Amino acid sequence: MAGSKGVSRREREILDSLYKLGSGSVKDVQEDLNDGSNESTIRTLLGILVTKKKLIRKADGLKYVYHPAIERKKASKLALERVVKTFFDESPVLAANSLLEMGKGEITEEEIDLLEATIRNSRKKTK
Amino acid sequence: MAGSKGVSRREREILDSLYKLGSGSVKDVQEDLNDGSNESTIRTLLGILVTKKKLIRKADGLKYVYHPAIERKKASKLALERVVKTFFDESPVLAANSLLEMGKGEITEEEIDLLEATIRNSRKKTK
DNA sequence: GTATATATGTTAAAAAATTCGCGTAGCGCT
DNA sequence: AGCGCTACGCGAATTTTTTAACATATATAC
Repeated sequence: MAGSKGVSRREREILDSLYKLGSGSVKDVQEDLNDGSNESTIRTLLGILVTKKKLIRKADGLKYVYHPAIERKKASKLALERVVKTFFDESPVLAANSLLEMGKGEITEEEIDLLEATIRNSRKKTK
Repeated sequence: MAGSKGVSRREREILDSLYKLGSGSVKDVQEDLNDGSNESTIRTLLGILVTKKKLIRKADGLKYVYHPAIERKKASKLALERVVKTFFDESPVLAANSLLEMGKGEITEEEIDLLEATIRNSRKKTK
């Protein structure tokens, strides 16, 4: 998802988990995945992802904590671009619209204000 | 992306290609991928995806045309949900907002009308 | 100091994915 | 019928992915 080339399915699962968590240890990931994966297995995968520069490893007391190498915001952009390209004929607006429909009946006033502001800001300038 | 479980990386690439194309033959996919893949390879992968019920195969004169088994709209929803869950703390609105920022300065009046309508429709009812 | 618990790295091997060569079949043309 | 062209799919070799056992290290408790 984040520069997803050269990342296997399992690797991506772990990467996604870390994006969800922000960062985490082997055990954090293991818990989040919540399939029966052996800790050892996850450690191996995390190691591979570090080698592939998808993750950064920092010492935290006794253990290591893994952080996505590409910051969340950037990664999310890439992920969205991919979806837009695949399913929405390159139109971010159509994709956004679809997302809004997903949240139907659940959008608060504050959220609406946010959206309105962004829309005003995004209006095409060329008259 | 569309019920992406059990789909390998290469398989997903091909699936995505077909979602982009709508449908296509072996050669269509080969062209769209535009890496040096052998036609034979792609045919094999397409076959696997048919077996896995991700694609449907229809005869079209001499050749076959492949169609995604899950309709585009539904698949796009699943893809978006995945991104929302991974990167936007389950908030479709935040994701939509990010998409709108992507289109900055490129949004037409028509598009704005569409968005406004959807937003009005999505407003939370509970006063 | 020794045992226990937590974490890590190495390495091997099983399983899955990926790639194609090659043989076959239908079609149109001469 | 014989040839060339286009497509298809089987089978097998190769590479990648995935899994986990085992050995090692460091801190904590007794």
